[in-house]
Amino acid sequence: MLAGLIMSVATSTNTPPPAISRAQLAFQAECVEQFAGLAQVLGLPRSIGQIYGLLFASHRALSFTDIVEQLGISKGSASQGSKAMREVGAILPVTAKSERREHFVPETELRKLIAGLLHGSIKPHLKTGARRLEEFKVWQGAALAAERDAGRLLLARLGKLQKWNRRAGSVLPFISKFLG
Amino acid sequence: MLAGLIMSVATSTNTPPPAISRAQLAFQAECVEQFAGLAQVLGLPRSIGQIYGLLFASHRALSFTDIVEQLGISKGSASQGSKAMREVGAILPVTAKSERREHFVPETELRKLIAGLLHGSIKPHLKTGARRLEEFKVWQGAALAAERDAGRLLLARLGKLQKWNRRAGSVLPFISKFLG
DNA sequence: CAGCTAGTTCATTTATGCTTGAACTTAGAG
DNA sequence: CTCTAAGTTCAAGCATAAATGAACTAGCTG
Repeated sequence: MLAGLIMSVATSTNTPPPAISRAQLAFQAECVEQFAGLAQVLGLPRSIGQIYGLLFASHRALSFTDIVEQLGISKGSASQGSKAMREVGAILPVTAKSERREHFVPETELRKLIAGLLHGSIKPHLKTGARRLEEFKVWQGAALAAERDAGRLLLARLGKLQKWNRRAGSVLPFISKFLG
Repeated sequence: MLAGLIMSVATSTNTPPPAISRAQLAFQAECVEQFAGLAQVLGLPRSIGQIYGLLFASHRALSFTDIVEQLGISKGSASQGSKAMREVGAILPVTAKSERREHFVPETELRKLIAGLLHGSIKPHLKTGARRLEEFKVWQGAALAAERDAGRLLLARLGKLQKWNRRAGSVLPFISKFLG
């Protein structure tokens, strides 16, 4: 990984060598690795963590090509990874004045990062789940309610599930406020 | 999946047939499926979601054998899945008076569930990350500080990362309070 | 103690989904 | 208009990790 970083500096094509210090390279390597690991813990593609880590440890915005070269990953991974992160607002495109290529900077506000993640992956799942629970309640709710003890308990569980779903929406802004 | 549930009821061995109503079976199937999907979104083994879903949709505590039979999963999956959930407190063993086998009920307090998850998977990662960042700062911090603009920015980023790590600990009880 | 039953461990198989690479699209520059 | 560079899409390969099943351990029961 560190090798990849060093090589890429030497072999970068048309851009002038950015003359990155040893300490900066070390920081990049450290961030790339840590965010890659964190991504895996969260069940996200490792490459997404790498890209975010690289941007996080860079003092300037990086282009698509920079990312591919410095991480040594394929264009495909870089494209789909940066697309996913753009969609949830984890990285931000900045339109450089003189450059024509798009460049990216990381979103470094934690609350926005978390909000984006929840909104992008978990919320959709909860939403379809909530709909199905509602349908179930309509068709089977009466049958459950008619049964003694056992049915009652399960009906309560169903209610709890729906409460969780409802609250999930309100947890998000709440976390935001705390972390802001 | 539903087939599995029905079959298992028919073929269960020594326990008396529990006489579960159609509505209850439907609720089980629904919960098993939804929690399985949720588990996958969260990057957890699907079987863990299934087990939790089954327990969540059952009015009585279930034994290891019940789980294996009703879900139609292997003993291996059931063993490692229930072990993992016991460790983070997502399911609770109850010692039935007359039965000698251990039985399980689901933890249905959302805050405890979330707390357990964070404590079990994310916190350890953050902890080692924090340690490595501290080491990095000791060795390379001065070098970064010596550099103009770029170095300063990166130093600020490192500080931010450490702040995130510190706050991660305090987010947890905060969520707990809100959801409790 | 012998025979069962419950549950665990671990090597192997299987499957999910990430990564790659090539073909394709788009957009400047000459 | 053509040529080149930038970036996207997608099918196929590959790696990781989950599921399986068999061998094993522990603990009751008769």
